[in-house]
Amino acid sequence: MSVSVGRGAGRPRSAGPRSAPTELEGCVLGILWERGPCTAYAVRRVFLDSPSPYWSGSAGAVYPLLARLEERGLARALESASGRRARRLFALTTRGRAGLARWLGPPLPDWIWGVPMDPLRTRVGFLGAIPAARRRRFLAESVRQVRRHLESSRAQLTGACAADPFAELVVRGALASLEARLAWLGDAQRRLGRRR
Amino acid sequence: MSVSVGRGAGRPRSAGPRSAPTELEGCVLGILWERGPCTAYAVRRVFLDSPSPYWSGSAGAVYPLLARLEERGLARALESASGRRARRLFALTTRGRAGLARWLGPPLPDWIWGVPMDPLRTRVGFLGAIPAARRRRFLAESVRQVRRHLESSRAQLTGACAADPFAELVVRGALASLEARLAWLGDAQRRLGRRR
DNA sequence: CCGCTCATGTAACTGGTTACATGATTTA
DNA sequence: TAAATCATGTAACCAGTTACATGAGCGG
Repeated sequence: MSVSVGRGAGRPRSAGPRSAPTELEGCVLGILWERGPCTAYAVRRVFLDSPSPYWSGSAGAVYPLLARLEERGLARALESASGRRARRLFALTTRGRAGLARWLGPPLPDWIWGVPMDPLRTRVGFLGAIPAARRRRFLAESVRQVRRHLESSRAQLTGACAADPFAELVVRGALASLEARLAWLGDAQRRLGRRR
Repeated sequence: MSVSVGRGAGRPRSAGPRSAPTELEGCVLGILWERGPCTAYAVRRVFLDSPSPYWSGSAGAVYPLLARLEERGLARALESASGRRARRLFALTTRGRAGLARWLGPPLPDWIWGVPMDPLRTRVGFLGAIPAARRRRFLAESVRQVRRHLESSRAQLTGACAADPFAELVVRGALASLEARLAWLGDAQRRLGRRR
């Protein structure tokens, strides 16, 4: 039964100031850089308002994260009073700037360049488990929904982001990935036989 | 200081047998379906051998997950002896089959259809934080690395997967997403000015 | 006999999540 | 003045991760 006699294990991992930032941390460094000093709440708002669902912008993620950045010396908190009310503005330090640049790379770990994860693609691999009719429903519904997201991304492109060329590129990237997905779904429909 | 008087919170979430499976759980259900009864180690191998980096196939993930599936009645363990050695073969139950079908959808939660997360794209949004020369290096390196992954995916396509049309579609999907990324990176290079 | 793969786990930790509590300020 | 938003957190939980421990069976 594998009694595990010894004193147990667990990785050290240490979270030392030298360890590479997570994706969310890098992202927050970027936000601090482009917005300048702002409150944790403002950082949350960026995620809350963005249509991307990868991060919720939950307080439970953002507040501890900012505290982490502070104790690693990547950000510092300026106690600022707006009116009577105290607010903590987080600003990027020089080390924070450097950390952002390092996170941006190169060099970058290899998984960054690899095929991004796609929940739709994973599912298609197991489509053999459901009858052909349901398979067709799956693909048809996917086409419809992806198309819907595509349209809302296109609306974003024509919007405000034309100001910042990098923000525009991000939207274009999202667009490109959705278009590729749509084309691939169409291909799947043809290959699996749209009718019958 | 927000003392949080009450008896604390935390979501119930409950992990009841009715709750939707995670992506990894759905994936494992799929593996159990397509391979038939197999050991936890065999399930791990699938992730270990696959080039996708989203899941490590670590024992610490797979063994508890299979135990979870078992206690939810989605899989059952067959005690089997190969030679003198005892092995636990996990097999999909009828409920497991149904769970797989439900995970495959439709219906599916909306985030499934949305823009998949891309660590490269996130970084491009903050490329303004580094000097133009480094920006070009970033893009050139990205093109090189993505191209490399593209080639290895193409090699996979010509390989064994031609047997299963769904596995082939998965590879084609990966290919499509890498090609779209590459084209987008080229576009980025043009827009940001390849030279100067 | 050595080392490799097969095989089964466990322990510590981590970076997220939801859900709550609290209160000031602004706006309808 | 009621409701929304701004603002700051905490507690419980969860599904992963790395790293270890253990041992059978097999090919050289």
